[in-house]
Amino acid sequence: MAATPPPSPDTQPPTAPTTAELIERLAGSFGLYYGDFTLAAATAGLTASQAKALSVLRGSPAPMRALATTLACDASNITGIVDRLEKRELVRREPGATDRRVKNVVLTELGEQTIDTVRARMHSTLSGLDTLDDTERTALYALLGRVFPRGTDGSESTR
Amino acid sequence: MAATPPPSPDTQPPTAPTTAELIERLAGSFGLYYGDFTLAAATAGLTASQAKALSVLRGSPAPMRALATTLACDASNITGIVDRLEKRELVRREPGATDRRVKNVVLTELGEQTIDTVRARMHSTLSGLDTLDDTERTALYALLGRVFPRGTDGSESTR
DNA sequence: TATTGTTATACTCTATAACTATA
DNA sequence: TATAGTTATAGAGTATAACAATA
Repeated sequence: MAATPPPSPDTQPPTAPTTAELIERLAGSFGLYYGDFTLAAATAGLTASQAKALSVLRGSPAPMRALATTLACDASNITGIVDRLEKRELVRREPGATDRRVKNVVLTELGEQTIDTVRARMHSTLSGLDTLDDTERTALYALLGRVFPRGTDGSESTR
Repeated sequence: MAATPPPSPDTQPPTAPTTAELIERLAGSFGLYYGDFTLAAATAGLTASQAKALSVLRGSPAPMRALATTLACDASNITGIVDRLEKRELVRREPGATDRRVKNVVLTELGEQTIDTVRARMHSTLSGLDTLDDTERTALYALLGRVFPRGTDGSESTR
């Protein structure tokens, strides 16, 4: 596909899109993003959930509980997800410093390399972002913030 | 484009966001969207996949095969998904007109009502969209088209 | 031969409930 | 009592492989 000459092969309404049209486009975009992410993860032998977990941990280690909150799933699921990641040496369970009930999940070297690979692939897949100028970047960033006025980083997404 | 006073509680970089920051925001937004959609579907007693299938069929009936392509999953999965929807009277399997191997999946009245309920809920959840003016709507629509220059409606997203 | 839909199988994700060991 | 993590369980999604009916 070309860089992005004829701007877009998209169905661009002659007038401003309606809310319904915007929702449809959001749904389509999200479907594509999810497919891209799933594929990028699969390339590294990971499921989407596993890649998401590693991505969260890339920021900093976290207790099982916090991981469940961030991933917006029940705590019981984390056990299995971390089990599988640990079996592959991508993460380690470390004892909590003060509270002995807590187990901190930490990325291993391999885990860091692996998630970085996934991110790199996403970066190249979303190459369209590199064609945006500063004004467009700022606009997209702000508009998404308007439409999803929550953590955006996933923090409060847990519902 | 300062049409965005300080209403947003967002972390807005003083300069244009980098590609990495944009990807992070996209990931966060998509996570929120997915959570919203899953919740909206659950309210109607549906899983996200089931709701997505109904949403596709809301446009028009489709053969099992086409449904698999649109939902970007293996054909064998559709059997189970449609089985469960059919058991709840949300869809019907109708024999293909010409090719007797084909089975067209059609929404029932109840199926239409159900998916419309989910859509209505999404519409109210994404109320932020209603606060966008025409310029912003057009910009968001076009920018997403730039970043996800494919079907956007899911058509080519498959694979 | 190729395609449509199905079945069988296996794995992962998901939530619920009950359990343990801490606090 | 309350919390962190685990286990057991069940349902759903997913892919692979093999199959019957049809093209």
